[in-house]
Amino acid sequence: MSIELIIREQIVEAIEKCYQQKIEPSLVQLQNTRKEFDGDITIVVFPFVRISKKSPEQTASEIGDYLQQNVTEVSSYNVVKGFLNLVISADYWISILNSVTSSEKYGITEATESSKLVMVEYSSPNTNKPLHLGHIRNNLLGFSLGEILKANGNKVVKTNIVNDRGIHICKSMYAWKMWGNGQTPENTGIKGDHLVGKYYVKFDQEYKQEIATLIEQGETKENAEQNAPSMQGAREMLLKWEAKDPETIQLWETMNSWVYAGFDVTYKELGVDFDKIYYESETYLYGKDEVLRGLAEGVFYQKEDSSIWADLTAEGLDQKILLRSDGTSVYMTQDIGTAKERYQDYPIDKMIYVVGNEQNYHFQVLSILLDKLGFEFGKGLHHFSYGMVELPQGKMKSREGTVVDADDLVAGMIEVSKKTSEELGKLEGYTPEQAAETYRMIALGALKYFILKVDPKKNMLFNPEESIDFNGNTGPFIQYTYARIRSILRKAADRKIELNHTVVMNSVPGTKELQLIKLVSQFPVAVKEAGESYSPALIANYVYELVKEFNQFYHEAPILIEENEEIRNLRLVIAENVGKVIKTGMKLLGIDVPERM
RNA sequence: GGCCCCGUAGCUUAAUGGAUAGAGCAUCUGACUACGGAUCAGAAGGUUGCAGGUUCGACUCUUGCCGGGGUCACCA
Repeated sequence: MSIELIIREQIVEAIEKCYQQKIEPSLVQLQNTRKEFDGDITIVVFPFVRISKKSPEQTASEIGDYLQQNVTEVSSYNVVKGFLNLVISADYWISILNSVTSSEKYGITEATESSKLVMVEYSSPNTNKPLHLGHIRNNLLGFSLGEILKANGNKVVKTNIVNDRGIHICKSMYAWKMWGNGQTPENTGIKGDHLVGKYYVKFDQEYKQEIATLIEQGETKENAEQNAPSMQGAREMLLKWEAKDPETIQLWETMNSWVYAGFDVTYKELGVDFDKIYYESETYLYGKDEVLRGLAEGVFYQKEDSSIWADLTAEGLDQKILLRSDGTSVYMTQDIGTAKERYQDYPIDKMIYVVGNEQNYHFQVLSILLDKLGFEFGKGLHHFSYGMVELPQGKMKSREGTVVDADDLVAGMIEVSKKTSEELGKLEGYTPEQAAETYRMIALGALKYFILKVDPKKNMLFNPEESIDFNGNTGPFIQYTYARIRSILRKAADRKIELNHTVVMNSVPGTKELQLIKLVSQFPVAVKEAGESYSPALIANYVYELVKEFNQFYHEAPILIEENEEIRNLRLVIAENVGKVIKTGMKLLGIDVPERM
């Protein structure tokens, strides 16, 4: 049983003994004692004052007395205003350290047969352009969320729905057909997704030109937009695609295959993956039956032009179209169908959509509609909503080419990390491949940590002029600390210092040592809270705090040259466990840590 | 206009309703002939957008306002 649980129970008893009242254990507020005060665990006694009918100080003292006498782990206490600070015995912390050492997968709860199955949908790219920084945020959040949920004992299916059809796809197809001159990734050496993206931009440029020309010729803006030849061409292409015209399908498959090859490279670079991929071209017709069923059951209604709608005014929302007057599906229809499909494919207990906050309304409506259609999971689906990544000049727009390209960004950061690393020259003896792998690890560590440490709900500003930092509260700072710990442990082995992993102390450990053990002991709590609140940032903050504390300790206390063997052994075992937690924690963010850097 | 999200130091940000709002960057000062200076110690920097309310206690909950973003398509 954890010390927190014991104390909670004992406080309930203390209050019963001292004040003859039974209280709920949830009334007991435990927190970590702030650094500036003495003690390890703090109890807020204000809630008990009403029961004790005594001053906060006196109440705290009485409870403190009881705990000191009845809980062996509590070695002493002090009272500051309404706060009861408990000092936990060093013996207890040493026993915790030993249990961490012997725990194979510390902080991780493995899934079992009966574990809940969570499906996480993320990434969900369009196949008409390469991935940019906004997609990176999505991919990193989705992947990390999946890892965190796994670490909390869930079965996780990571899924990706690829938007591989529609007018936007036809735009790049049309542009390539018109102006592509037979360019391919092979004959140009351009990465497939970038090549296709080039034609998506080309389309927009030509389209705008045509509109301008038409307006000059006296057309209205609206007419010009409708009648521009390239737009008509793209629309025609979409019709042909839907009619399964062989030539169009052939072009579509070819260009999509270029994009997929490109995406695979980017996904691999980012270290994200999927268990199941859905393609919109296969699922886009799915929801129609459900909508028709809803109409038959009177959940939806039909207008005179035979379009089908949902009335959500009772929920405080608007009318929502579900089938167009020509009988074709809209986005919402597809999502209804896809949701049903997924629940048929997997025994899903929880569905999480990692999608930008611009779609908050969409998912609010989706949840209500599924519920209205009688799907039990409707109410329970969760939209993991995150903010946009903006540039100093505003929103990123692929069409206009004002984006921070994912591949370029990563490549640029690898350059920086390579340069820094070469200056420091710590990688002597590494093969070029090992060194390159380390540069990559650091660059991605910087990028991933930069994005994941921020509250997902917030919009974030990215200034390409100011490159992402490698010092301070950053991924490389954490990686550096890990490398440093590994270095110490290597040297210890070199010097034939044998670690005694079952620490026994005859003297009292220093406060920094105890502080580190305490922090290490809180890792499982951080993992649990991150899982409950779906928050990678919580893990990032925890690891940062641990690392900062370790670096302070490192500067204050000699480890290898410490003459007292007992203390040296303690410090080495702590270092080893801190390293273990850093590695596990960073893994939950999708960040690898190097042996050297 | 309705609804949703955000507003903390110059910048990026942290804080289950709890103690003196905690960090990093940038600025200034210091620390490598001890284990890795991508580090550490220190200085300076805050009316937590504004005004009320609830509470023993509010960055946190609540009401109103101000500022920023999103959304309210027979686009996805």
